[in-house]
Amino acid sequence: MINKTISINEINIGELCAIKICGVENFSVHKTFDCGQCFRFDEVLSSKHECEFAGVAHGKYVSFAQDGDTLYIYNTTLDEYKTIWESFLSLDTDYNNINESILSLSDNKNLYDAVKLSSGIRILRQDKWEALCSFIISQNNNIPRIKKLVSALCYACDENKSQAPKIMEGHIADAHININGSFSPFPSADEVKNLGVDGLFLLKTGFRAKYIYDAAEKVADGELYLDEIDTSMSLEKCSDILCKIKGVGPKVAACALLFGFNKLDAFPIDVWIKRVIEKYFDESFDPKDLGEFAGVAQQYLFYYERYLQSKE
DNA sequence: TGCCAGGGCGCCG
DNA sequence: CGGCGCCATGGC
Repeated sequence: MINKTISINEINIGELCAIKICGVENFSVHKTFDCGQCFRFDEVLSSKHECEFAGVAHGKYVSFAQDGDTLYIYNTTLDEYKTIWESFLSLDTDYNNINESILSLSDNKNLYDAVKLSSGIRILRQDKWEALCSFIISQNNNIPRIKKLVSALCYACDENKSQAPKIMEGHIADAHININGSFSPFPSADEVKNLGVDGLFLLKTGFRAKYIYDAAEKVADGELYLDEIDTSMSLEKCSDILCKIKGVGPKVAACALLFGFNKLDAFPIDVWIKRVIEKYFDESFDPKDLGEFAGVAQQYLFYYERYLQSKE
């Protein structure tokens, strides 16, 4: 349930459009786009706003800026907000309720601190194929390099297409602009398949090339139909389906499900979360104990641990 | 420079 | 089944 004091207005700037949303609660642009869940957004250095991140999602170039509890979205319209960005940002979801649910199920002090520090993160509802493909690329890799590889993949598939720029000056993250001065949408499974294993290897994806190809092939050929995976299915069932892809194991599947399929109980365990579990929880720790929003808790803990590390 | 990274596969006991 | 070496590459 959205706070009733929220208000949304369109702002016309030249031929492009932006919207302004006042009274946004429990939402931080910086934390949401800096917590490692998506790889196609970068901070825009701007004197206009306290914080701004721009990039590509759902086939569009967009910029999210924030001053206090006011959110600005550049390069969009009110209509597009209702059909795309409200759901992308999970602004239709009550995160106070989620936080209370997580904390009601555990009295762990570090989890409490993590919720306090990380609150404001929203689990993005990214495109299913993009999330799956991106997290295959992520394996045994670091976030800066994952972003480079994902960009390289987008550019490689976009070389022969003409994309209307439609990018608002002053709200652009250079890292996501291609050689034509425009942006490249995330490629379809079919386009990725067409690169071939060799083409993917040339992008420096290394041993992941054959994994990316297998996923692209299964999706492009209809052997794997991503839309058949929905939130009504059990986590185990969803995970089993994705794990049929070569190179997809429990962790990559959990990330794809959490960030691309809105499965908020998916709990990815990477090297950071392994350390978190060892340091803050006992032997009997089970993600299921954190309930239906365990994945949100996982993201809080991930952000929390990396934050503490960065302060050392 | 070496260690590490949002892991998973294949093989071995 | 559980453990372990290996896989490409480059960030720090």
